[in-house]
Amino acid sequence: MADTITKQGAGDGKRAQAKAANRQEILEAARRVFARLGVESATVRDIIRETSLAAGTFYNYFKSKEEVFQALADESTIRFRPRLADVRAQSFDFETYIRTAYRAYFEFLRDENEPAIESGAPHMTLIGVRIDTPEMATVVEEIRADLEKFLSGEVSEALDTEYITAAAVGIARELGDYMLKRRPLDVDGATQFASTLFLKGMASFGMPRKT
Amino acid sequence: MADTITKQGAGDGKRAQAKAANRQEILEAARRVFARLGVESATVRDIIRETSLAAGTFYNYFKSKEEVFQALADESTIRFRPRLADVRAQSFDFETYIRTAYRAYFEFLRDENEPAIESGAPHMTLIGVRIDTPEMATVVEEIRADLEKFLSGEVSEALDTEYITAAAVGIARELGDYMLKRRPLDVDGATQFASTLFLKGMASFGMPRKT
Amino acid sequence: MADTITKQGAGDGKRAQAKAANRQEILEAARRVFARLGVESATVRDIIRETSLAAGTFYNYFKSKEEVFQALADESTIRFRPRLADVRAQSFDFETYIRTAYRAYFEFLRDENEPAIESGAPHMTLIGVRIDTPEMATVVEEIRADLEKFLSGEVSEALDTEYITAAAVGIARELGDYMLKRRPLDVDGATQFASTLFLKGMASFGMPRKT
Amino acid sequence: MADTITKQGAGDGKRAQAKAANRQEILEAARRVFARLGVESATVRDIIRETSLAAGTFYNYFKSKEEVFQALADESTIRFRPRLADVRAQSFDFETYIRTAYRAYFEFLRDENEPAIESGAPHMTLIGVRIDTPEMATVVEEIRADLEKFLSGEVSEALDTEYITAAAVGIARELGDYMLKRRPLDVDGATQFASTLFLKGMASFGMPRKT
DNA sequence: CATGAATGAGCATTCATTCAT
DNA sequence: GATGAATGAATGCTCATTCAT
Repeated sequence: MADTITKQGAGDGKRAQAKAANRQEILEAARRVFARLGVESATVRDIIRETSLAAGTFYNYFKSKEEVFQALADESTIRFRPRLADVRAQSFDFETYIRTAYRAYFEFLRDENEPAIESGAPHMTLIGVRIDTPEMATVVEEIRADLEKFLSGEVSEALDTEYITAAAVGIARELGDYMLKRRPLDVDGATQFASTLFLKGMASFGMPRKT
Repeated sequence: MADTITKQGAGDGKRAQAKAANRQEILEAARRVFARLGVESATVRDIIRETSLAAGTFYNYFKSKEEVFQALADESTIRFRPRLADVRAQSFDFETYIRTAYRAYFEFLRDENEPAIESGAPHMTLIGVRIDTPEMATVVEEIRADLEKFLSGEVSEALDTEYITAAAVGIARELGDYMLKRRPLDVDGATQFASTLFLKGMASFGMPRKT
Repeated sequence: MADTITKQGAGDGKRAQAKAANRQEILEAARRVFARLGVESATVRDIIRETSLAAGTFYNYFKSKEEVFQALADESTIRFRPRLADVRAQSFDFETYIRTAYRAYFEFLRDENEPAIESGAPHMTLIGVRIDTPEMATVVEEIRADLEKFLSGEVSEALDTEYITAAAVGIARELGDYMLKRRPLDVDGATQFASTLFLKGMASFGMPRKT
Repeated sequence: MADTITKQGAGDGKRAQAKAANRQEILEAARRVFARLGVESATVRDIIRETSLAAGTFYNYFKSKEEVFQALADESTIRFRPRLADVRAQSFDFETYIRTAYRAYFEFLRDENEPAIESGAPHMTLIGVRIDTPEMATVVEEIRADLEKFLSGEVSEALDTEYITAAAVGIARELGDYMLKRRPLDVDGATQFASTLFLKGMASFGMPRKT
């Protein structure tokens, strides 16, 4: 109740509030539409149709579908990056980093998709991080850099950190997607499984020797 | 009558041949177009423009762009499945299965994308297997079944084969995509890395004890 | 009767005929629309609305409104240029050139606008030559060249042929527009008046001495 | 209250002044925009964008783009009419009238376009008089009346003053447009040429006998 | 069957205009 | 009066699809 956002401002006073609400409405509609149709197939009209707004209004807020997508992706990334920073801050060895990073990612996935899941989303939403997003790519790059730091000097020359990153990311992605399809959402299990598999696998390459 | 003009004018006489040729021409054009523009952005027009055929002709062979895509995906799957069958036939233990399966997949990826790569494709093509395809999903399912067979009785009750499959597939996908971007195409390296990582990782769960 | 052009080809046989008919239909509609709204204000949709064709069909024939306009202008110019060539061929002195050129222009205007006039056009049509058209500009340029040829050596150095051309063209345009508004269409009167005024006026500059 | 903030903040107190200033700002913006884009292509948005005013404010002053254009045209006419009145006042014979009228027109053209020319306008501006404006039509009508007065009784019955007016106006328009394209702006030359041509031309019809 | 022109729905986008603030 | 966001009609254009030839 206290939380409904009316468009014309029930009386709390501001024009700006309506603007923010509209922007939010568009973003949320876009989130749903992208989930349903995919970013490519979605049209601006699909999005506005999902809102209470008029066609032209969209363009008061975004220049194109891509811009909304970007905004959405940025939002996600912005929400994820501090978590990753925390992970980094509290991880002084490879194992800890991996475990907390996986946990951070799976929790993030859960949190991002919670609304969609509770509102009985179709079957799979997978909003939140879409790893192909340019902004998200930088996150992957951060992770790669982190891994490199941990692995430098440790790892036999033959290994390249890009393969390692790819493996880590692949596991996270696929397992994450899978986790989202099951009820109840088992963050602990996914974290446990991913971490152990990856760490033990890596151990076979002669690392990580705890420092 | 006997002399109807076939498309290729080869004069070998069969009407059916012309039909097959047309179908093939469309499929190949689609492959190129999908590689260039992505499946979503490509239009039927883009495809027919790439052939020597008329617009209407397309609809004698396919009902929509999606159907062509499906056909293309099926083709891929059809080409991949026998390889997987071979793998299965010659693998009597878990380790062998994993190693040969990964190799089969990376080789398949290389083979499928070779033409595109040689013709200097934009940057990433990734035709061939697109894991999200329904048909491809059945391949993944086959793999899951294979893994289950190997793991049955082996694995501590806590593990679930779906997580394991997800991890295996995630590694394959991400590593495969990555491998395709590098020159020279390093099938051996990818195979080696993926297999070892996965196998050692799995070993940590108390398996696979060679039987 | 013998002259009706049916779209689906009543039986006279050709697909090509329908195409030509459609193109013609668009051109004629455009002519009307341009006359009614002006080239700038007219929209592609205004034009197709005036035809029996569908929206998309327009683009099978023209890429844009401008292209139709160009086609229309070219048509006019193409029809006018041979007349001007005749004038040139049969005029060996300045006076003859001026008289026959003015006549040619006014006759051309009458012929171009005859259909519109007979069909009870709004009030002023003025299709036909729109002097600002790029193609028409080249006609003006031809005239300037013709005048220059006649005037070379004749005219006192102070005069510049561009002023002269401008005056000749201004008289033609304004008088022509005016002539079109009156009934009956008085080609003779306009020719007589324009020629005499211009020639006597020019005489004051010390030419043209008949050679 | 007495201290309402005026737009210019000049503080001189009059509300009316702010209004007039706004109106003026719109008019000047429109003048620029029309010069840049042409009247047809210009949009109300283009105009307000050029001012410091808000979109809605436009409609407090004008109902549409056309109305602004009209106002602009009227302004021009209003500025031109007194000049024409002067011409009339000091011309007691046909020749003087023609010469001073042409001069007045060419000077007017120069004065109106001076700002645009100095600010390095695209290539042709031709603001000021656009002869098709309804208001301008009345100016032409005045001229016609003037001519008629001078010609009454003078001219052989066969001539009609409308042809004569058309010729005079045609010369003025075309020559004026042309003059504006040349640097330096040669008002004298244009006046001289137009007057002489027209007067000598008219003389051929048996007039004007100086009275 | 192949052809390719016609169709009309659909899309992105712009714009004039209104109206709550 | 000024403001500027919202509106929705209109526009140029593309596309999948149909169908007469």
